[in-house]
Amino acid sequence: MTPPFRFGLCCLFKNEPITFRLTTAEFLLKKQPGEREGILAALCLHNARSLLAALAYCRDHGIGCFRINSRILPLKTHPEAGYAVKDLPGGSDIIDIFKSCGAFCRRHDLRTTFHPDQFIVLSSSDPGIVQRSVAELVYQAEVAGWIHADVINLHGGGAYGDKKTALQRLVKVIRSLSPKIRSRLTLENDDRVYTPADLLPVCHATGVPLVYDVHHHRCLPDGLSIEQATQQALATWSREPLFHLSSPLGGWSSRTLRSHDDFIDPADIPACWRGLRITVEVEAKAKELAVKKLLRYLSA
DNA sequence: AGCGGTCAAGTTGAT
DNA sequence: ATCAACTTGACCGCT
Repeated sequence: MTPPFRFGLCCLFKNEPITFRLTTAEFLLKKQPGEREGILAALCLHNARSLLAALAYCRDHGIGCFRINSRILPLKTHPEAGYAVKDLPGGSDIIDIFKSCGAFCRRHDLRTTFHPDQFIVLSSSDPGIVQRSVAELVYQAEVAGWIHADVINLHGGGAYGDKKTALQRLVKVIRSLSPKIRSRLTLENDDRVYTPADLLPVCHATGVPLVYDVHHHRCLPDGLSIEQATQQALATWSREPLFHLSSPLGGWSSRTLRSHDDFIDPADIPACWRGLRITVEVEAKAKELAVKKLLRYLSA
């Protein structure tokens, strides 16, 4: 019997009453400045407690990894509404809860990751976009430090009609990042611009590992087989490798290949992954139900 | 209480 | 030209 993968649950729960709260900049900025901090503190406190609950759920259900929503600290880097957690009322208590999340992960061998969203683009030729992206990475790396998350996973960003030049800019920006960010940074192949073959040279030039998303690779192939991409991705990791898995909504004959289904079709697990000691983040809309179903399937 | 329009940010490709 | 999709629905304001 092969040990199961460490599966990762992404950001949210389908049925479990564990929620992460947000607000909108429009709403917050309509409030008096003195009132905003209280609103933000309540949201951050709620989210810190929810993270601890999410980690406890993962431990209790054999889920070894949890991906953290980029908006765990809502509007953290917003140009007008942004803030430092320590300046919020009860801010040090909020930070303490995040640190207890980190201790909980150490104690129970849980892994946490971040996946900054689509606005974070390090390959842009617009310095403002890169600067705002780095500011977001600074924020996520701060939380990652509290909770001992070892991954901040990014896509390559835009191509702007010239992948080679865009990737040169990407390498340059990665080399300029602080160790706190760069030591956690990973790159993931996407399903419309950058393939594993595009990103592997960047990984080799910067020491940043490749998060191999086999679904994206199937949507946007590059001449590498799944076996080759798997092997070359594995070789970029000096800690436990992280891969992504999902199934297309309506199956591989559907027209919406890029959309994710509620569950994972076990046939979509590459045969060459069997027996690997890896983390597999499960990108499926049924969230914890999908991970539990996979665990049941693989242990049967 | 329920529901619909909206939400900070970038880029691509379908329509 | 507009707009959905992307790692993810949840919030807010109205009835």
